[in-house]
Amino acid sequence: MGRSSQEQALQNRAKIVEKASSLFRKYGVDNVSVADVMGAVGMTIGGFYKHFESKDDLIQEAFSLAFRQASASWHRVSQHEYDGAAEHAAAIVNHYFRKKPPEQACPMIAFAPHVAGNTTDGLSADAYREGTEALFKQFIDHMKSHARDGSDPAANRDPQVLFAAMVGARFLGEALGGAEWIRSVQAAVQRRAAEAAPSRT
Amino acid sequence: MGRSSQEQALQNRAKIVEKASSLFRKYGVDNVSVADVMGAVGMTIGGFYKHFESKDDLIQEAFSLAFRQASASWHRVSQHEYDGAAEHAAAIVNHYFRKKPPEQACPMIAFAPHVAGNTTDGLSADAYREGTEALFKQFIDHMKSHARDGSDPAANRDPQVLFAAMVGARFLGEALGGAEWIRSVQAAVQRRAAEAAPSRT
DNA sequence: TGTACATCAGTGAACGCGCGTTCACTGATGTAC
DNA sequence: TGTACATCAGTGAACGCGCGTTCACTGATGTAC
Repeated sequence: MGRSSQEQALQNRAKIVEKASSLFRKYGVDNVSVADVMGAVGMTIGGFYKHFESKDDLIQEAFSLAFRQASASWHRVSQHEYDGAAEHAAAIVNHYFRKKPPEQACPMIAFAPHVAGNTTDGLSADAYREGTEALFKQFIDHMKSHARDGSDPAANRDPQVLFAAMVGARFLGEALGGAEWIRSVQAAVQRRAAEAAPSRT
Repeated sequence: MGRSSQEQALQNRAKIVEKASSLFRKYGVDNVSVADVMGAVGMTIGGFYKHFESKDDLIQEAFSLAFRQASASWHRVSQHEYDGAAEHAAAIVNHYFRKKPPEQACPMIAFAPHVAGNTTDGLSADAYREGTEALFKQFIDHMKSHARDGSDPAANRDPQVLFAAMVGARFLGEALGGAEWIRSVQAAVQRRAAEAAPSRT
């Protein structure tokens, strides 16, 4: 097999990023080699460096894609009509806790090990920080937009705590691999979300 | 240098576990090699396997030590007299968020990457799960013991949410390396803790 | 439109490096007499 | 208590492996005429 067409090459490049994003979310960035990714798209190792400068370059693009997908997924949930911030919060949290295939694991959690500690880990760390902040802002903004009473302090502080609790409960769930006590914690977070900003009747 | 005395050997073994525990918390388990640990205690690689069967064996002991230290640290905070569960919760959360040297990083967060995904990762994964559950139970028990009204549902559910939020906020803090928005989230969790179980007057 | 040539996407072996682990060796420690 | 010997904690080089990256090569694609 010789050279591919420019169009084919671009498609291959996109496939590499997509597969990398899935595999990174499923197994963790540091447990997936460049050869793994290339093998998964049916190519060999050598061609990789025709598309990317380094593994970190690929990681950066894979992060961006994963965060965009997660954001779109949250956005889809928020599209529905909700009766106040609490109902909306419950929907988001339920969606966040719903059992999903490992390729769709939360990027905030799945990619954290790769960037933790390294303040200057290159482009991929930036992509992580941007993506995480974007998801946070999206969560808060949607929550405020569904609030009934803008002056209610609960609408400003509770969502932040809820966000932290949501991520923390899922983070521990991943690490513990289905211990029953953490399921009970997640259930508590879900119930709390449903009461987060009680509607003023 | 030839053989060490039995007593000296036991001390060396303990030093290896202590150094490993510190280094693992500071840099992450997978970023610290056996040679790193041995070098840090002033020994060479070969002697390691006179004390441990494998790196995972060392990891298991290092985990146990770290969780015991964290538990003792929490216990020390809980020793004081508090006026109700809320004051006590605030003290714990404040202590948990206080800036500490990286060798004292939260083991629940620092060791998670090593066990995430691997359901059967050997002894170290068990040590992680046991340690994490122990810290959780300690948190909940201390919280309940300081509650004024045992029938208050907030004393049963809120601590679980608070625990998740506390861990989640710190987890994101580590990964983001001091982004200002996550500081604001942590502050929100601290304020929430101070109101967690309002005393019935 | 057809032809000759340069380009470059993809191949697969190889390199260099760090890691966990093994091994023959050393010599002070522990023990049997 | 003193001596001869076995034990074994610690040494440091070496092994095997997987990784990220490099490289000479291939042959279809793109381009100049």
